[in-house]
Amino acid sequence: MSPPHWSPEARARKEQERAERERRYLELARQLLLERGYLGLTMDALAEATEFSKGTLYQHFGSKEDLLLCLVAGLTERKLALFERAALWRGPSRERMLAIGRAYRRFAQLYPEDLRVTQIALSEPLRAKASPDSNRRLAQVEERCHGVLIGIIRDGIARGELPWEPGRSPGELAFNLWATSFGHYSLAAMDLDLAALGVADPLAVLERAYRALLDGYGWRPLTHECDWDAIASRIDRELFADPAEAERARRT
Amino acid sequence: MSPPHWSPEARARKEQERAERERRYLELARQLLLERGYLGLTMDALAEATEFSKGTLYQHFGSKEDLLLCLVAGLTERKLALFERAALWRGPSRERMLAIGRAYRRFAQLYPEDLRVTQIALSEPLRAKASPDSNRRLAQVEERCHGVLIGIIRDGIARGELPWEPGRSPGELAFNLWATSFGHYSLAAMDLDLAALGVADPLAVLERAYRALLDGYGWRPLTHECDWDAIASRIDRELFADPAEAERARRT
DNA sequence: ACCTGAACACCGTTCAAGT
DNA sequence: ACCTGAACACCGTTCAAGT
Repeated sequence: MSPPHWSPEARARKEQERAERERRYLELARQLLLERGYLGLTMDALAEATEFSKGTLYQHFGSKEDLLLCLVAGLTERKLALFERAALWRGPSRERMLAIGRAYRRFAQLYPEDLRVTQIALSEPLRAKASPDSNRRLAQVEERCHGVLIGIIRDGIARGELPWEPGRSPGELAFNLWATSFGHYSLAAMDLDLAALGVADPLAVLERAYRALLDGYGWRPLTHECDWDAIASRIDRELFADPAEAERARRT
Repeated sequence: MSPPHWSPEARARKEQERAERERRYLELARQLLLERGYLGLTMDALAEATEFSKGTLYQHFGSKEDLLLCLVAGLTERKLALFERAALWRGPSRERMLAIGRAYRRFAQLYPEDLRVTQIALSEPLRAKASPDSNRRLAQVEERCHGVLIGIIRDGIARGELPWEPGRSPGELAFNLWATSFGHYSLAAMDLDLAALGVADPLAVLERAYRALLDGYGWRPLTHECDWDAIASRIDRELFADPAEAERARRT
């Protein structure tokens, strides 16, 4: 806490410095993770990379696990931002859901290695060691992402494009889509010999999983009823053609 | 190595003792894992649980990670055995694939906490620390499981029950089924608030994911064309009604 | 009030000494 | 030849001392 006699300005500046330092820690942690892998990220190395000591690091994050969950929560917020942008897409509900799929793909392109970090951070041993607060914060962001999907599913039901038995929760379809994506990226991250498994292009295979799943739910128009590849390209062009983001993707 | 002047009998006995001890280590490791969680499993605790010292433990497993991968490889072999039994089911190809789904569910019932262990063992940091040999052994068992699915998919294509474009690999559908299962069990294992996500009964939701996915691929008969619940019950009854296994499920 | 880094704790791993 | 357990190494975490 700042001393009570400090001016509001001084306190605000201190607060800003602190926030700035926290951003720096997270940025450096991400770099270390990418460069040296999970085992190469040590609190010593991270402290050394800044000009501050280990003690200071622990004033920001209660533990290494908290740091990681915090990092992932930040990434998930960026994913949420992409989802929310995608949800603005105007068109049939299934097109809107496709836009979410493209947003996820875009996320994977912008932060290729970070999906890996996310898989690690979501693993049980890590979450067990992180504080309840960190867990809750991450869960909340994930829930908001989930909420975006549910909104689109409800839209589909309301428009009569997605047949739905009254008693069922739209959350189940959102969950199925999530599980499908998560499963694919998890398996992809553990470098199995995908070619040996008969999977030449994992992203294309995931795409077909989405389509089959939604077709199976009867979400019109079905795959064979229109040219989804063309629509996907249109979405990519119109929704995510942000030069600033393309630039960032190249930089990192 | 045993001394060269030992009789073959003595050497065989030694070998058997060694194998027995290894089984014991793995069994105890599994128990510790279930009782105390991932963090509660330490090499000290494991050595103490047997009558042997830590040094001896390291003659069996090169590292803690190797031990875990070895444990999971064993579990996966049991899964494979269930898959192979399920693949013997006589009937339309989609029924045979359903039998695999039931086998997986049975696996989850028999070894409820072990799926959790598997998720952990398959995570990247762990595999990175384990030896190439351990990784390869696990990958091979997983590939054989995958192979069982591919066999049934080929059967479906050959019988004309599953429409398939010539150029595509059957592995993609097997992979999609795997990813779906893996994603579901991973998300379920990280105790999110599933109810808040609108998922009351995760197993039922996974079941609908399977059905929608296979319907989407056009695998006949489709969900609405026959009573799959009834067939599932018949499979469970006829294929897995092994009293010995039911007993084991109760014991553990 | 804030920061430092030496010291501590924990746990995976090794290896000289014992039988 | 085999097993032991004290010693080591590494790394996350804390806290008394400095400014």
